[in-house]
Amino acid sequence: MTDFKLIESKWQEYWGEHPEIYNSNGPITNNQDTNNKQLPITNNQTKKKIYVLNEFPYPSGSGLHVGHAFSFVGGDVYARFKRMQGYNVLFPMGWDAFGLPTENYAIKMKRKPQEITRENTDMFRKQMKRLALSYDWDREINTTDPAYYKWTQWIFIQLFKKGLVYKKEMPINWCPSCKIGLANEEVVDGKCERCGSEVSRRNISQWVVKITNYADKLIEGLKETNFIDKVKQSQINWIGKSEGAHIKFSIFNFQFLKDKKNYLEVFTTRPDTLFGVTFMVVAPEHDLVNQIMNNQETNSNNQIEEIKNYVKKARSKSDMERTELNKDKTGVFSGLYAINPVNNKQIPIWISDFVLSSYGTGAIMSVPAHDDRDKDFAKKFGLEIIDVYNEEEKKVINSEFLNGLTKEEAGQKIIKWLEEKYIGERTASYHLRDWIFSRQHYWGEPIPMIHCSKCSMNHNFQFSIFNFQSNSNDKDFNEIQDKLKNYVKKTGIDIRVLENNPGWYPVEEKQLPIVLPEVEAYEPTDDGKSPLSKIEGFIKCKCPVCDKEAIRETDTMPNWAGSDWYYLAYCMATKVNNQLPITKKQTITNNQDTNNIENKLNDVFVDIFSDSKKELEYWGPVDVYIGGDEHNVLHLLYSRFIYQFLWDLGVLPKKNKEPYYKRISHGVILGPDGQRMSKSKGNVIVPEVVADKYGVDVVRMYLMFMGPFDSTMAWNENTLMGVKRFLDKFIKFINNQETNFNKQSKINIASNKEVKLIINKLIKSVSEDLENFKYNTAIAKLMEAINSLSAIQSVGLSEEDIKTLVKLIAPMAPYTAEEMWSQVNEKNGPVSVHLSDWPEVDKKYLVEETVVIAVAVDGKVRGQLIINNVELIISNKDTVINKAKDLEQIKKWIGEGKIVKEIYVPGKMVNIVLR
RNA sequence: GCCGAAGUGGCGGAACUGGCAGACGCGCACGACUCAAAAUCGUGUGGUAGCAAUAUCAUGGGGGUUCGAUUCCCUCCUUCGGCACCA
Repeated sequence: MTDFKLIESKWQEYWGEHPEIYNSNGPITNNQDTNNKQLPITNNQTKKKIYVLNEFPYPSGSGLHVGHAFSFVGGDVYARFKRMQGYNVLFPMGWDAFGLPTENYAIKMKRKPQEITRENTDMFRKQMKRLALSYDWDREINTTDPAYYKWTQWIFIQLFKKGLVYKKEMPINWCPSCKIGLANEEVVDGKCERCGSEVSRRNISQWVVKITNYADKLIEGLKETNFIDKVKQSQINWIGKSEGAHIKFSIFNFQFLKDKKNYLEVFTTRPDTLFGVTFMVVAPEHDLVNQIMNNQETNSNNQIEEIKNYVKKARSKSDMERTELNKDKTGVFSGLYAINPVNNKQIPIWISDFVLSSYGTGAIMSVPAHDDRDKDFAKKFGLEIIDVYNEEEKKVINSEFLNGLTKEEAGQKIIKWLEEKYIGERTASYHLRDWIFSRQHYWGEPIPMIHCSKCSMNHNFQFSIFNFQSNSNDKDFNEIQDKLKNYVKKTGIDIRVLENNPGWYPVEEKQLPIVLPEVEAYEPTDDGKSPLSKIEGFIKCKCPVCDKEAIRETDTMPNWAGSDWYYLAYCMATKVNNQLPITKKQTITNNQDTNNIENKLNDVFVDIFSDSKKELEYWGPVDVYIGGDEHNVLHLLYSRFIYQFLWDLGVLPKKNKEPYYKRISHGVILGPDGQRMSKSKGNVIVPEVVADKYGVDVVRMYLMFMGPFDSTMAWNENTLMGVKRFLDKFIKFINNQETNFNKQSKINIASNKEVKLIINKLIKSVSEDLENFKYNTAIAKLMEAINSLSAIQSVGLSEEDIKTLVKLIAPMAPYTAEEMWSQVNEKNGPVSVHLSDWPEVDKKYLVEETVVIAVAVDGKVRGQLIINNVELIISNKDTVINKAKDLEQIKKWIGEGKIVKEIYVPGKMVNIVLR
């Protein structure tokens, strides 16, 4: 048997020396980058581009797993196929390297995350090269590289400047044992993912991104894409747009309120049921509740106490607790009454935690007759229920001027009525929440913000600037006012953005990146702050406005941040990576002497977005984006949002409004036991180990043969052996052909018609299958073809046909194909099979000489008609049918029956209908 | 509860816009090679009846459209994935 290890190392070395095999050149051809002169450099400007993207991995310490291998090989096969078809293919790879596992490992081993990341990425890269993944390594990027996250930070600043980021005190999931705030995805069943302790709630000041501003655009933009319905639908569901109305209800006894706000606004999707409102409910977090609790006059002391107790209890409940007990409604009467604008009825306002503060206005109008939750609540507390809709007749009832209308008509009419009176308006509400962007961890991009307590204290001064009042004699005030005015003028930041975040200013863009400093320990602090808060050298800085001492934000960004724009970074990778020479990158973390770094950075500072428009325009959008189902909602939505934002900012080419055109989700590979692979179950398959045993090509082909690319499949070594047998058979078959061909003094044999038919059918079907990511059937057809060709005891195959077979298998089995190519291709053609042209179908050989037509009587196949005259098949319906009727078997079935109908599907079948 | 995907031999799975269901692979059985085993090669392989030709039943259940349905429509069941007190 052939020694696959020898072959693999031989070609790995060769490919390493010939990056032109997989390099993708942008609109500007980089001839000087190519050190090999034998090979022709194609003119990429005339080539059509295609951008194939695999989600970049998190380089964990355990290396490349089968899931990675599966999805990456899937992308690689497509990229190789497209390259051979003559496309200029961009197929890049990089590292989404910020994240908790590395941080935890660093804590445990007392090592630097930077170092661990370098080791892990080196390991991943090596494993990927072995798997023959044809990435353009010149474009490799790493989200933890300061040169990279400089731009992640830059994007954050742009969001801030546009008012799309704000600082907000909000409850987060808190693990009392790890003493750390957890992201939602780190909470599993209400427990901390790491230590398993019960998660509680804690208020922490967080940066929040207003993704909700883009809710409509994110729905709208899907039209520009070719995602499968499943993905589009889950994005739409996640955004969760509901159309309805805001309605203001006057508060009857509002004079008891401290702030004397005299109305309560609700959101409803059923304004048509307004006459059925019998009570209102506000969330415990609603502003109105605070006002009631601060006011002794509203109720008796007992009532106030009751309200306070209820609210306190509700606010301390975690989300889990609140939703888990959803059957049993709780609540307390607020002491206030509202007035229904349609009939001036006085209705009680209740407080209950079944109303969410984060949705709509945090308050609802309750129509117990037509909403299950309202009904539960009304029954429990003995509240009135008024029917306003007749289900059978589908008509509105008991609603004065709406009576007799349908839901929809009534909705239209009442909204118009409300709008005319300025007490309501048509609006929409979304399930999508603003995006909490702060993490109290070390291993993430530092958020490039500065807080000045001096300016913060002078918040009111800022406010007076907005009002253009300057009536103070305070020296400090006047000074800061002038500085702020200058600052606003210089940066173009809207004063209102600064007002919403008192004392917070973005780092000057020139000073980016804010590099993660090295710390002694990576454990979070007792108060839940990032370990960065302990580094004095990092925190201390100057206020960009008043120049006094200020402090840096010590929170870092979430994992999503780096992956929001990486598909853009690949297009301009050389520019991104070149900003910091590698040597500087390595030393940069050793101290926080930012001035020094700044100077170096300024030398290489280029505005990459504007400087790279050509590249972005040439490569964008991603034509095929391959990733896991688990990212079909969040990652896809977040990165689409950032793309749309950058597009609105004008830094992206106008032509593409969406980052990704097509989304393919890859399947999941289960262990041999049909269970999800996990160390604890001991069912983990390591691709490298399997490759050591059978060779990389066997692993690649097996992975592609297991089943449809997007389905869940269990690992099965027996099936893998089948693939191995096929590959051996394939090699043997080609080698035999070659020997024939050599024996006959290299005379080019012509393949016979039968062979030509098989080969050309194969080209057609393999091309179609690869195009549609139907790798399992593509391989099946190769198997079938080799089986049929082996069965033909003919003279042999022509050189061209042998080459065709090798080319067809090349995307899937690159080593084997390259080895065979080197043997077959002694005389002419490209040095590498991967630089050869994908074979074309020769239609003249596709015509079958004999055609078998099924003959059915009454829809049941009773016989077969073999036709040799091809002309006959297409042109002559009657002749074919008559021949069919002449068949002995068919005559038998027709018998005395009367023929009612005769159907002929050209080349396929005849159906004779009796009765 | 809502949204989505999927149900085909012993198993993984094929079947283009409705046109011979089960391609390809695994497994199994028998045979060849072998002292023997493994590996390899060959033949067969949906169920039932039959020595056989052949017949008949079969794509989760039921119904419908059609000359003809794995494919289209309705309905029910099951499994998996996501969301979930969203007004």
